[in-house]
Amino acid sequence: MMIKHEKAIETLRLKGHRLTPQRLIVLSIIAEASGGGHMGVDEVYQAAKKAYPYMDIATVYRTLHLFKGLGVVTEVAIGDRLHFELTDPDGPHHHMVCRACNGAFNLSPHYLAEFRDTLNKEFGFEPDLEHFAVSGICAQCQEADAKTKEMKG
Amino acid sequence: MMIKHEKAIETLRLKGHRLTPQRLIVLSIIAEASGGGHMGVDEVYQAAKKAYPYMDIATVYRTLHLFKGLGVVTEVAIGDRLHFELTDPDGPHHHMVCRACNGAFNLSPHYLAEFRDTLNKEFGFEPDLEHFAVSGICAQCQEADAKTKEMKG
DNA sequence: TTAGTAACCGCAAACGATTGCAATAACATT
DNA sequence: AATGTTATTGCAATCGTTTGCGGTTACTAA
Repeated sequence: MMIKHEKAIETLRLKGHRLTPQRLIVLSIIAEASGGGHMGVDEVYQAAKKAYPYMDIATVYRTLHLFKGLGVVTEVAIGDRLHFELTDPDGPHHHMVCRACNGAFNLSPHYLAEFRDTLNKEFGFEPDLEHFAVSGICAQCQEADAKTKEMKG
Repeated sequence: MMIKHEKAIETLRLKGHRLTPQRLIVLSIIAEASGGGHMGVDEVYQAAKKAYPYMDIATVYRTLHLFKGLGVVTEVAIGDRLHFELTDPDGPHHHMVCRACNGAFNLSPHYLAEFRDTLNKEFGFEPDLEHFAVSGICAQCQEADAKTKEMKG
């Protein structure tokens, strides 16, 4: 965690971006939460405000977008809200997000590679699948749902 | 077109929804545009206001969501904007949307079937792929982009 | 045809997210 | 350490979308 954090700061410096307290705070918040998964923007904002009361939500958005552009964090659209996490050094991965329990599961890019290939070959279309969340319903919630229906029926 | 239109009205009636002028107008606008593709919400709103000056954008949104719930129209998220089209009676299809030219291309569900199968078998996860748009860059824009880079280099 | 009921509408406020702008502060240079 | 440059910030306005509310209107039943 600390290590990733340092590396991200290095990336900022190398690309000529300024090391503002706001950026360092947002970064450390995301870093601390990562491993635990994604953080909603407002979660980040609330945490950041505790460390730095003048923090503005616009700054949080701008900072997260900057980090995203640098590859430091990964944006995941969950439902219609944006979530962010430290970019996984083991390479990109996708997410399956359950619309019932809102749980997020990692999905290796391998499962999308074939799909990308097909789109490329058939249509010459290059899809953006880097940071990609598939909405759906997970195994557990399907079971729970089935049980509920049993009771009713 | 006229036929779909009528069928949609029938659906409204059967499910106990009221046939308000606003709904009929929105429906006919979408119906006229369909075949040509999706319509942005504001496009629908502007067209509707011409026919019915009191039309409110909130009503357009509510109407489109109602239609979506009834399966009469299909929602397609293009970039971060919502688009709608009459539901294709030939079954659902997906879209490829070019982030450069904003063009939308239909994509048969066949291309996603395999992906769904894999997610099902490997994770027991049931993805929502009914109305699904893949963002990316189309063949034409890739060419144009390549040409631009040639000039610069 | 009229009256009653609830669905529906227009309006305005609110949501999450983005952007313009003037003030500020991080960094390079001295 | 003091200075100048300009990226970055906080604020407020704005965007697209959703929602609460009181008045209106489509439908039902007499």
